[in-house]
Amino acid sequence: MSIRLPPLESLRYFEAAARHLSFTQAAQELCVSQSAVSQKVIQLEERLGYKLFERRTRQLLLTENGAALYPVIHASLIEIRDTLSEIESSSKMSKLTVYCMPSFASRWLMPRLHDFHIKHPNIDLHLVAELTEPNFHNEIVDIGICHGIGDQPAMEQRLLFWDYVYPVASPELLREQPLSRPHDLTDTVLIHDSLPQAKLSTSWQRWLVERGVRDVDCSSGYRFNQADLIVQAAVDGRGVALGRHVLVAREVQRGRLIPLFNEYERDDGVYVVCLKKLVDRPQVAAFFSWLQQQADAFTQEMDVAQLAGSPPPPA
Amino acid sequence: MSIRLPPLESLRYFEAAARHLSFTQAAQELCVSQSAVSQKVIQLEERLGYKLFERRTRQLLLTENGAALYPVIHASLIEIRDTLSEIESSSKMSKLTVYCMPSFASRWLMPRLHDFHIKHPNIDLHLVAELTEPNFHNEIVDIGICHGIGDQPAMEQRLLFWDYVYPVASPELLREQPLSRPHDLTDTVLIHDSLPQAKLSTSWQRWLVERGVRDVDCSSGYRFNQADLIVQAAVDGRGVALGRHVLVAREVQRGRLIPLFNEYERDDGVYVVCLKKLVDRPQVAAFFSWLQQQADAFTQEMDVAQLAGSPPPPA
DNA sequence: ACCCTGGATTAGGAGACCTAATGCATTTTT
DNA sequence: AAAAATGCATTAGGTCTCCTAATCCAGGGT
Repeated sequence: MSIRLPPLESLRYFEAAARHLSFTQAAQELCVSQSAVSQKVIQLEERLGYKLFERRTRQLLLTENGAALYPVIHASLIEIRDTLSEIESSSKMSKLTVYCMPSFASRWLMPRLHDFHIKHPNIDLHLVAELTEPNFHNEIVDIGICHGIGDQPAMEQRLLFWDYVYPVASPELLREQPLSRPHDLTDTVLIHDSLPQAKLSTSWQRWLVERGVRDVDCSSGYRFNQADLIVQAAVDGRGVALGRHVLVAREVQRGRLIPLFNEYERDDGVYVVCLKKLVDRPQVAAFFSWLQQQADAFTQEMDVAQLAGSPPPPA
Repeated sequence: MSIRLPPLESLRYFEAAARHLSFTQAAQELCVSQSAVSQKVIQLEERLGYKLFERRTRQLLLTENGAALYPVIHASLIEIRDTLSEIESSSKMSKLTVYCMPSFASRWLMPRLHDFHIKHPNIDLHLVAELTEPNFHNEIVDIGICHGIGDQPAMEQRLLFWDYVYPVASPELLREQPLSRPHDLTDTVLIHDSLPQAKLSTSWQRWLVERGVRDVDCSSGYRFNQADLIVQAAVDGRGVALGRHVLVAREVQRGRLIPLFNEYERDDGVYVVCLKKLVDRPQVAAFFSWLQQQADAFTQEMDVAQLAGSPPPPA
C-alpha cells in the first residue's frame, strides 16, 4: 500500500506552497527557510516525475498536475488535522505536570488555574510546588515556571514577564508609622527572607546599603523560609517586607499592601521552561499559550510602574 | 494550518501498524526494521500526547483514540495514492531515456518495446543505442541496460538474466557442411567480433584453444564491429559465429540459427542500472518492473539449456 | 521450566534536512 | 537606462533525525 506514496512530509510543503502560491510565504508559515521549501518541492517533483509548479518570475503557478493534486492534499490535511483536534478535545489526555515555587503557586498560579481548567477540561493538570527545582530530564515534571535556568540547549525557555522587587507594608502599619524615606525604616520591624537559596535581590541588607541606610539591624525582625509567609506577614501588618512584584501585586492592587518610596528594582525574569522536545505536545503547547496570555494580562493589569509608582491610597 | 500537524511520515507508519495490528508486519511492508516502526509510533504518540496502541504480549490493539484516528488516516492515504496514480496515468510524463548497446537494442529490446508503449502510453521513452556507455551522473540517461558496471554505491543494479555464449550457424550452412565437433570448424568460415571493447568470452581464439582445437586460422573470416551484424551474417549463412544467447535466442527459436555441439558457457549477467535516487520515480519504476517481467519471460521461453541443448532440427 | 514471540531500548553511523549565502532572471523604481 | 528589489534555485556544510543491529524484556505456549 504505502509503497507507492511519496515522502509525506513533502506534501505538507507542497500544500502550503500551493495555497500561498509562493515558496517564500509557505516557508514563513512552516517556520523554515525559503530554500527548504524550494528543495522539498523539487524533491517531490523529482519523485513524482512531473512538475507541480510553473515558476515564473515573481509568480508561482500550479501546473495541471499540481492543480489536480492540491485539492486532495489540502482536504486530506484538513481532515487529519480536524480529526486530531477532535480526538484531542474529546479524550482524556495523559496528565500534564507543572512545577513552580510554592509561593508562586499560591500567590500567582493557583488563583488563575481555574480558568485553565475551564478552557481545557480534558487536561489533567498536576501541580508540583516545591522549594527545590526538579530535574526535567527524568520527565516526571513536564513544565516548570521559575527564574531562568542556565543556558541548557535541550531546554525551551520563554520569558513570561520581568519580576520587580520593592518594599511593601500594610496600610494599617503605615497608619501607625508613616514611612516616607528609606531612612525611616530604622525603627521598623523588617521581614526577612530565609530561603535556603535566598537571593541578594530580596536582601534587606543589600537594599538598605545601596540606599545609604546604615543604622538598621538586619539581624532582628521576622524571618521566614517561604516567600508566601513573608507576604502574609506583611499583609498582617507585622512589618515591612521586600516583596517580589509577582507575589505581592495582587495584594497591592487590592490595597492590602502599599509599595513604599516609589522605588522598584527590576529583578530576574519569570520563565516557563520545558524540554524542547515536549513543546509540540498539545497539552504542553496549550499550557504554554494559556500561560503567556495570563502573563500578558498580568503585565497589563498589574503594571509595576503603576502599582509601585502610585502614591499610597488615602488612609 | 500545518502548524498543528504531527510529522506526517509517522502517520504512514501508524497506518501500516494499525492495519496489520503488528509492528513487525508493518515493518516488513514498509521495508524497514521493526525497531523503526516502534520508534516512529512512539514518537507520534509522544507528539500527540496520548497512546494509539495498547501493547499486550503478542497482541497489538488500537486504543480508543487510535481507533478513531486510523480510518481517517487510512482513507486519506488511499485517496492521496489514488489521486497520484490517476495523475500519473492521465498526464504526459517527462520522458524516460534508456541506454543500451545497439545490438541489444535491435535484437532484444526493440521487438519488445511495443508492449511497453501499449502498457504505458503516457511514458515518452527515448532509446539511446550507442557502443559507449553513457555517464549516468549527468542525468541525460535515466536507465541503462548493460553488463554489470563496477560496484558504484550511487547506482542501483539489478540482474535481468545471465547471458550465455555458444557457436551458431544457419541451417543452410550446416546442410552444406555438417559440423558435429569443434574440430570440424577447421575448414569453416568464422565470423569474428571486432568491437572496440571486445571481450574474451566471444573470442574464437579463446574458445577454440579451450577445446583443444589448434589448427584454425583466426585471422581470417568475417569481422564486424557490431554484434548485430555478426548475428545477421550468421543467419545469412556466411559462417559460424560465437553468439551471445541474448542476441541469438530469437533466431535460434525461429530455426534460423542452430546452436552447435551442445556447448554453452555462461557469460556476464545483463543488468539494468540507474542512479539509486531515481528508482522511485514512477516512470523508472514502471520500466524496471516491465523489464523484469520481459526478462523473466525471456528466461522461461528461450531457456538456454533447451535451445542450445536441443539437437539440430532435421534438415 | 523452558523457549519463543513480539515489542522496547540502546548506541552508533549514515544520510536527510535545513540554513545561510549567493546566484540568477526579471520587474519595478528612480 | 541604470539600479534596486523580488522570488526561486543552488551550493556547501553542520546538525540532527532516522534507521539498523543487537539486546532486553514480558508474557504465553509447550
